[in-house]
Amino acid sequence: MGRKSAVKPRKEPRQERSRYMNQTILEGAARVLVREGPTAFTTNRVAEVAGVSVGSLYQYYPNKGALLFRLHELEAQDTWAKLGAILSDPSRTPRRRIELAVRAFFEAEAVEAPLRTALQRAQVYFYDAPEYREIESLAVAGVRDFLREALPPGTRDLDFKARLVQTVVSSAAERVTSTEKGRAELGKWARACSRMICDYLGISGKPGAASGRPVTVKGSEPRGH
Amino acid sequence: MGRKSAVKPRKEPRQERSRYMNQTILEGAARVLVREGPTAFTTNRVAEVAGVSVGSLYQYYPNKGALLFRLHELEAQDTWAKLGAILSDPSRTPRRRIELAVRAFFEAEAVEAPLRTALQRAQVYFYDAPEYREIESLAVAGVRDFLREALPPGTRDLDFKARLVQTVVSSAAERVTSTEKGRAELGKWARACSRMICDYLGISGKPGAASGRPVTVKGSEPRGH
Amino acid sequence: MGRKSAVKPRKEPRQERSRYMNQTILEGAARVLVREGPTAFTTNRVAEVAGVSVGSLYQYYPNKGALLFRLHELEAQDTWAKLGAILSDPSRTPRRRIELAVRAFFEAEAVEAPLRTALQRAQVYFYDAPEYREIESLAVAGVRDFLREALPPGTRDLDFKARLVQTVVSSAAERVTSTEKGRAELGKWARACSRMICDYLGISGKPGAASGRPVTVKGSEPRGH
Amino acid sequence: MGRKSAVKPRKEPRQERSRYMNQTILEGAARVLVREGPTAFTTNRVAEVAGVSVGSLYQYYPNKGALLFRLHELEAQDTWAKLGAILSDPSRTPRRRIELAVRAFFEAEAVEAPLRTALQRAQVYFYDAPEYREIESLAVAGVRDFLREALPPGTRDLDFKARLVQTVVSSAAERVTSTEKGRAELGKWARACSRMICDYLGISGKPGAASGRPVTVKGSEPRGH
DNA sequence: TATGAATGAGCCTTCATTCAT
DNA sequence: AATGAATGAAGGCTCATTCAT
Repeated sequence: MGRKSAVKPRKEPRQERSRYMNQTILEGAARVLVREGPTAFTTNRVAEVAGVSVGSLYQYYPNKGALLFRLHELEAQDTWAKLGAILSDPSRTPRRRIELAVRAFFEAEAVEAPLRTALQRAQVYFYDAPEYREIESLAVAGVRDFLREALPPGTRDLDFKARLVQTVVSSAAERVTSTEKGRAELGKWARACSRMICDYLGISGKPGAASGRPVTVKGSEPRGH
Repeated sequence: MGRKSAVKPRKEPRQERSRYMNQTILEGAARVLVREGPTAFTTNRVAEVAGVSVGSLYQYYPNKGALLFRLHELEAQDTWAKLGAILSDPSRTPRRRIELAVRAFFEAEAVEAPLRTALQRAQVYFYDAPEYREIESLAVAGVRDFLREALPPGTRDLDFKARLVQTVVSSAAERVTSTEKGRAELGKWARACSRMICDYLGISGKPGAASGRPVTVKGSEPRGH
Repeated sequence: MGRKSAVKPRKEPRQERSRYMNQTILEGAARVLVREGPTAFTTNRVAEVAGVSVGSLYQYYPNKGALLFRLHELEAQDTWAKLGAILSDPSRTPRRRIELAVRAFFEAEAVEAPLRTALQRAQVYFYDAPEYREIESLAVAGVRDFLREALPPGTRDLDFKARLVQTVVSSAAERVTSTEKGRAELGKWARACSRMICDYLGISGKPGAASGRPVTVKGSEPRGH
Repeated sequence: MGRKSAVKPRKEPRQERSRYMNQTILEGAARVLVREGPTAFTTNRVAEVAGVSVGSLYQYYPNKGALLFRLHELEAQDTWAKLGAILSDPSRTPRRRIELAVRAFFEAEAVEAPLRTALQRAQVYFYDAPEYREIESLAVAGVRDFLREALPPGTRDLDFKARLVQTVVSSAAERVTSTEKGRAELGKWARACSRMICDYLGISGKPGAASGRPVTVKGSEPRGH
């Protein structure tokens, strides 16, 4: 790979036809990746499965990595959009929001598990694109926004905590879904994770602990950092 | 990928010369992987850097994937050996052991961060070898043994908990080290993680909580699973 | 060898450009085989001599063996087409037809002797493809059709005889042409062979001896040789 | 192959140990060739199967081709020795001798069919060694000696006839045994061949036709050549 | 714009042969 | 003489990418 590969799509597909073609390619790509694995993921094969010519594929993506990255990006965006909505929903207690968000995350991962797993294995092709890191940043930012609201004002290390949470949840989910299958098992993991996180953040589940101003149990507040 | 690639080394290096050659190859491999990245990791390049002929490389490893896997295996074994020692050291409180172990894990990862990261990206070549999963199992088993001793007898879901802990620590460490550099930062992560885990497991840090028979604070026992 | 090598061409060259490219490759292949021998017959060399890229070669033939086999197939088809025409020509006496056919066979072999010989030596690459045997079967079938007509109705063992004749002629021709050069010498062999075969089959040259009841034009009867 | 490969064994094994080692290698070679095919026939593999080191193999044979050739040579010598004995046995009628010899030839081929076939396919490695042709010459010489005795004195073209006979029988046998399996089938081929040859040579089967001075039926003497 | 044939650098792997022990 | 680890040239084949149509 190296530095040569810009990972950005070549054209923002605005035209009707373009959008359709782009969609077709993406679907072919996902199909190949999931059904035939990362090693079968060749641009020629993708084009073939998508029913499109290789040339067209290269009209939309400058290289193999860009296509792979786009797949990854879509997955991530999809997931974090859902989480963002949950996390910023003022009608629920922060703890509840975390529970739901974590659960949603695990489920999102699970639903697309094969694609995610394959994508993960195919990292080599887009890992060092700067855009790759960007996505994670956005996710962390979302979590931080939530924490700012959910934790007592003046809480230290918001940034660090956000990163920790994001890391723990996403990496755990990633690993679990690539192994476990059972729906029940998944719930178990989600519950354990959210409890772990809430405990760590000192976000209690007490009913009275209204959103926005959560009451933290005395002494349970993270001393750490 | 497919089934063709047996990942087992070709000769168990017992003879003096063999051991040496094997070592040389491994070092060359690590050097290439770290310095030139996964895409430059070709068997010919490895041989060249190791100062050995490709033929020799293939005398020791049946294919590229096997070599990569061996690198991974060594890293893992190394790490889990250290952890095992720490976790089963009866002279310390369980909580302390966890703190030390997590810390050690993060440091082990950090020390070899470039290698680990590169190895992670090169997964494609050995991900579906059965041996790959085996390593993780051993790690989980180690944690379980520890938990059996550290948690009150009769604790439920030992297995699940072991897996959770192993997953959280290793995946977090993996991610962090591939990003952060600072030693201080690392400590912060390690501390946060071990606290999270101890809280989750209900392993208090109270002085009176003697090793072997840890006293769990009433009510702090995990309700979840 | 093993089972991995399908020997079938990859694309039936129907398009104009395709036909041309295919032709080019075949010519390059024949040239290399004849001029540089079986051991120099590498796909890269063939491509180079053909003035084409290796990639293109593999677009038309799935592997080296397939290319070699195609060369063999073309030779065989060519030869047996000629023989078929001769053998089924009702305007001649069966004996005459045999004489002509055998002669034609020897000549066909001789004309392409270097290619045939080289091809024979390169057998390893396609010997166990089922298609290889098929060709021979077709040849035998042709001979059998002829015998059915030429021999008295009810003759036993038509099949066996056909095979014997096919074997004797083709293997003799194969051997001789890889050794002898002289045109005269060749005629001698052809004549001896056809006499041998006719005697064996009991196909006399006498006008009246109408097996099959072919009417031979007076004076056209082969006296000897 | 090319010119570099002398095909002669390196040492005439006179010493006791040498003979044994040589034998071992040869057996290993034959075993590999038959059981694993020409493509698995590598010097390393042969040595391994023979339970000998590659180095030793190269002590006895200068290269792979030489080993293969030796295998071929032994087969040929074995066969022609038998045939020589039969053909020069004065106690039988020439015709009978031919019948027996042809039969013996087919059987010799059949017994070792897998080896012969494999050897044939592995021709590439020794085909252009001058020694290869020599063997055939000896065989032809044997036949010629027989014909000199069996045919009326002064018969023309003894040489040509000998070559024809040798070619027809050996190439037919070669082909047949690589296809047919049945013992009965074999006899059929042998009989057909010997009849064909005797007819061609004008060697009748009449009892009175004593060995040494066989009486050929008038007019049956080959006119052609 | 779409197509897909053509390209060719380069990768993995093999295997005949050598040579230090 | 025997050994077998080491060698490295070379081969088959793939696949990302281009470009003429």
